[in-house]
Amino acid sequence: MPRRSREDTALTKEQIVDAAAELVRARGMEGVSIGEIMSAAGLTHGGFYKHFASKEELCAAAIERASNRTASELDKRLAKDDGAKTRAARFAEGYVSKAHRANPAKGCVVAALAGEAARAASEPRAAFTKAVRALLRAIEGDLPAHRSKARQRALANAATAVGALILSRAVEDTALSDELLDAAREEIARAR
Amino acid sequence: MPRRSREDTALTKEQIVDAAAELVRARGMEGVSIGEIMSAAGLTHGGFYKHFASKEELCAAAIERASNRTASELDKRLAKDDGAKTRAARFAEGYVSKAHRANPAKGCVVAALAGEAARAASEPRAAFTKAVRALLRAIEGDLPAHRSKARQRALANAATAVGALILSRAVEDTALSDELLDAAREEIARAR
DNA sequence: CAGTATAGATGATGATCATCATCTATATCG
DNA sequence: CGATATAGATGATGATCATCATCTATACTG
Repeated sequence: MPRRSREDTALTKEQIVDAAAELVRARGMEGVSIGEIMSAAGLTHGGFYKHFASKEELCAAAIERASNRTASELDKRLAKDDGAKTRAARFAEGYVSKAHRANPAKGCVVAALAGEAARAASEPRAAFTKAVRALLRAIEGDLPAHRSKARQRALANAATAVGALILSRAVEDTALSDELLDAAREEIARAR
Repeated sequence: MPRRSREDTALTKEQIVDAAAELVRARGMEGVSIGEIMSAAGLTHGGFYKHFASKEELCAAAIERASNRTASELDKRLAKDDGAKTRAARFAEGYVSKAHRANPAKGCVVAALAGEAARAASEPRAAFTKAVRALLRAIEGDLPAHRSKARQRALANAATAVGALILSRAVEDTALSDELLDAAREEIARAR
């Protein structure tokens, strides 16, 4: 069935990016094939290059999409200040959690792709870098001045949260995995 | 040149594991081929299965080797207490550093493979888990009781250090990368 | 020393992929 | 409405790999 309408074409592209955003988080950029992504979007592999110039371009788009989703969810959740806890503590509660650990496909791209990003092509790497900046912004709320105390906290908290989540997923022992999550969550909550 | 002596055979196997330990940290388990590893060890691909049953088995051995190397280096460096700084602060100084960031091939396997380990086969995953335990032991010195305050600190510090190192390698902006390292290093040093 | 087992070389094999070439039915344009 | 451009399907193509099969020269074994 060839030749979709203009808006259908745009919609198709969105679906490809959405499928990629999930699959890439779940299994890594190198771990998914274009064929799988196209299948997940309900298409065959053939039309791929009508939408993207390369796999890297798709990966970059997928990272950006995932980052935007996570950022807006975080903003929404962290906006309502319940007074008792710091913003960082509220962040950690959701981010450094068993639910997040169990669901990389819908979770933070930064945690999902941090390992691969270092060796990735320029396009996805640039998208990843933007995603890190977005995560920092979400953690600290309004962007604090470079080198400020608040920025340092945001940076350290990001490292702790991302590190704990990645390790908790990697380790094949649930008790240790839980310990990592708990220790990191408390560490972030305790921070001044 | 076939049939080496018994000890030459053992030596060859060591060399394969050494080559793998470096290449796997530099480019990931999926990122290196058996052919490349064998070449790096000065051999051709053919003899591989005379030494290992599968690529996963080699990867597990490589992770164990890398972990042992790092653990003994850390133990040596952290043994000499200079009084002024905490053990954690001394750990962070070496681990959360530009030098470590620049040299994954000779650095900590846990940071190098954390992303991939979550999706890895059972053998390398088990080896990775042991490597995490070894890192925790190196950070805290003598293994603190489960759930103790000291253990929580070791866990949180490990997450912060590993997270910062991974992110600093992934990000394509040197200033941000440096900031991450600095903030994490100071955070660990400051901890009580 | 003769016979046998084997480390490592060369060279398949079969998968999996990213990317490209073609084809075709339908939107869009004139 | 007729002509044309194009989204998406099917089906190469050429790489890269992990793993296996074979061969051979040499270390062990007796």
